[in-house]
Amino acid sequence: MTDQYADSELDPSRKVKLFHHMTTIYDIAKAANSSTASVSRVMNGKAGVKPETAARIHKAMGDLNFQPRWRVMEQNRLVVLIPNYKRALESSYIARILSGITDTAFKMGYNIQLRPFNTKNCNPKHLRQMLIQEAAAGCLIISLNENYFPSADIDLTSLPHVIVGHKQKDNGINQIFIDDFKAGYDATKYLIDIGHQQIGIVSFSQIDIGHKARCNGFRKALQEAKLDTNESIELDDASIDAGRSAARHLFNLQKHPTALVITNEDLAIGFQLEAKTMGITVPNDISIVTFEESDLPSLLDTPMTAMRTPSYSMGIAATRTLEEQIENSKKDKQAGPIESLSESITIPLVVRKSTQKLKQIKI
Amino acid sequence: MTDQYADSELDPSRKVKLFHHMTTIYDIAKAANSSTASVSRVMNGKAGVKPETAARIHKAMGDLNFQPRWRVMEQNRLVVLIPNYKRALESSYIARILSGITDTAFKMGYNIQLRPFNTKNCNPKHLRQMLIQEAAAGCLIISLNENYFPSADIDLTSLPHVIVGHKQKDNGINQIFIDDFKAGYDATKYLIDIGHQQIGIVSFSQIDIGHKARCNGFRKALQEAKLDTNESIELDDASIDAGRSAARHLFNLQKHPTALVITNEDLAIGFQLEAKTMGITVPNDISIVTFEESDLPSLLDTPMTAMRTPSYSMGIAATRTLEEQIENSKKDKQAGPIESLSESITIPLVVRKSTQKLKQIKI
DNA sequence: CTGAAAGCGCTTACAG
DNA sequence: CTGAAAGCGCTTACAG
Repeated sequence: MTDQYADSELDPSRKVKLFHHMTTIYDIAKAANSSTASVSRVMNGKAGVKPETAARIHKAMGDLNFQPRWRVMEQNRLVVLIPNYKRALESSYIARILSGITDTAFKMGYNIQLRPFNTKNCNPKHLRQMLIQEAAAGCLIISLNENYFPSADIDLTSLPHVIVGHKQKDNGINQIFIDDFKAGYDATKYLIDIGHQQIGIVSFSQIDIGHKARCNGFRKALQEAKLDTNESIELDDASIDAGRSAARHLFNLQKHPTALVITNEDLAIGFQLEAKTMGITVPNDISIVTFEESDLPSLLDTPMTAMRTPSYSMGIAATRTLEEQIENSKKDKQAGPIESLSESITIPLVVRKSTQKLKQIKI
Repeated sequence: MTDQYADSELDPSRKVKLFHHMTTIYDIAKAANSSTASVSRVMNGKAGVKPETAARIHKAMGDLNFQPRWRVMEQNRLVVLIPNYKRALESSYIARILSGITDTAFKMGYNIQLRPFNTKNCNPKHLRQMLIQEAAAGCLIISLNENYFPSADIDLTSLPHVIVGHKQKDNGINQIFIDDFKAGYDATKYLIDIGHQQIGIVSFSQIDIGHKARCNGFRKALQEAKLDTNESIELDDASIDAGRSAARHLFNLQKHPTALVITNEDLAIGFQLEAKTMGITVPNDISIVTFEESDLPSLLDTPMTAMRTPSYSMGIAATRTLEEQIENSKKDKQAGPIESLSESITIPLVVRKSTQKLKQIKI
């Protein structure tokens, strides 16, 4: 830098030029013995340039390390905000939603721009700025819990967006989310319907991935059936290992419930694996219902009964909804206030081998 | 459109204006009672605009549906080319590589741009055009087989790029890939070392994900030990269901090998599950070694012995290598020819419960 | 298919 | 913190 300034003292008029100089289409045109018009056409992949000319231009671009300073935006991007933790894309929940999003977006001609999600940026101002900076037509947010938009008076209706996954408060937000309360309720109701009366729950202490709402559904179902929670284990971790420790804890008690709701698949997998190691037979000794996002629960030695999240379809639905918003905002630029969309998804129960009717009926 | 033209007939001078008119920063400045300079500052998130002014500008942007026609590029993107098939991102192989890429790229301050991979675009000209169009500093290509760059005289050295996954021919390409031949060899060598002499293979008829190279490694190991392939099953599909059908086929034969190499995890999972259903005990009746990309093989009832692909680390390594290339190309713009990098990865064997020493020793 | 030249929308150095 | 104005690099209508 110092050198450049020193040089430029010799020729003050070149000061700015020297300091700022980077390759422009003018340089390319010169090097390729062509014009800026043709370089521009090649840059943008437009037809009507002789192959030889295009080749010379491409060569010059490579030789001079050309990168344009700006270009006309095409708005062919959708930004997807990814939960900001390590190895996030390996979670089946996120991978499947994202898979639904990319498959649909690619088919529609959009590209996908991934960005880490940042709680601080969850307001209309920052989101709009991000869309502008990324030249994006809209954004999709994969949510893990209900706290993505903490402010009560948020209103995103003027920005094309869809939040997909778990529910946010209903304040001017477009979202497609799992009805976790109902899922918890349905899972529990099923156990009650097949005769269980001593039902416990294994859950996670954090609000993420609907654990809390699932627990509330669980309690509601027991209440309606006038039953008490038999055993409730709450863990600080929602991993396979945590599930194993829950099993050790439960089966070292004097008595244990005849059925269990486990609020996510990793906990359930760990629990069932460890139960087996301890000589407990599922479903003979205990029935288990869980919530699943991958194929794993169905491939265990005892395939598990589970509430199944349709993550891939949710990704597709979210992308289609976003596309509608984008098209609408193109049509009537001065349209009146748009109603925000809030679509709740009821997820199905898949009955497999980890549950069975209660055998001992008291007379 | 017709209406606009009709209107414009009244005032020919406005023809172009009317047809092309979209909101510009000039309109925003007017609506927000400010100047284009301030609008530009707000757009780019620069400091030095009074909050109230910025708020007026943001409001105007929302009201007028503003999107800039272009902006100064920041080259803060990396393009990742994703294999172009449905639900690609759900495959553990791709998800984990991508997870390594995004975690590393985000940490470095890059964003990730996803694009479907297209065989036709696999030449320096199209790749360069794509980098320009996406305002990207470089690209990462997740490869499934060796045929991504069919042309023999390709030379990508002037473009920052890394191909990660399975090997391409070595012609001016930077790549990080699994040594599938050695992996097949090592898996087989292990079975031989623990006493097996009747060893079969279950594989896939396509070239993808290293099946062919793994088979070649398998044959080489048998050859060296002067053994013949006991049974070889080649399937047209590499799914869990195909694995199940392979098991039905094998165990309906009069005799079956004492050990088996299965060239991917889905085939192996299906095979082992079906074997169990048929009353075959692994590893007592047959030992199985497979190749794994997810946690699934380790969570089965009989956890499987497998060659483990370090996909996440490969994603990290590829991103770091790409970043080095980008930094180098920034430093010396007219540097001489760069040597292409070709890094082969030897993957480890994880011994679990699906293999055991051969019991019956012939005297 | 090409290039000279006008024009576009955005950025920025500068003065206040 | 602001705006008038010059300037930037790219695009495009037009003529050939």
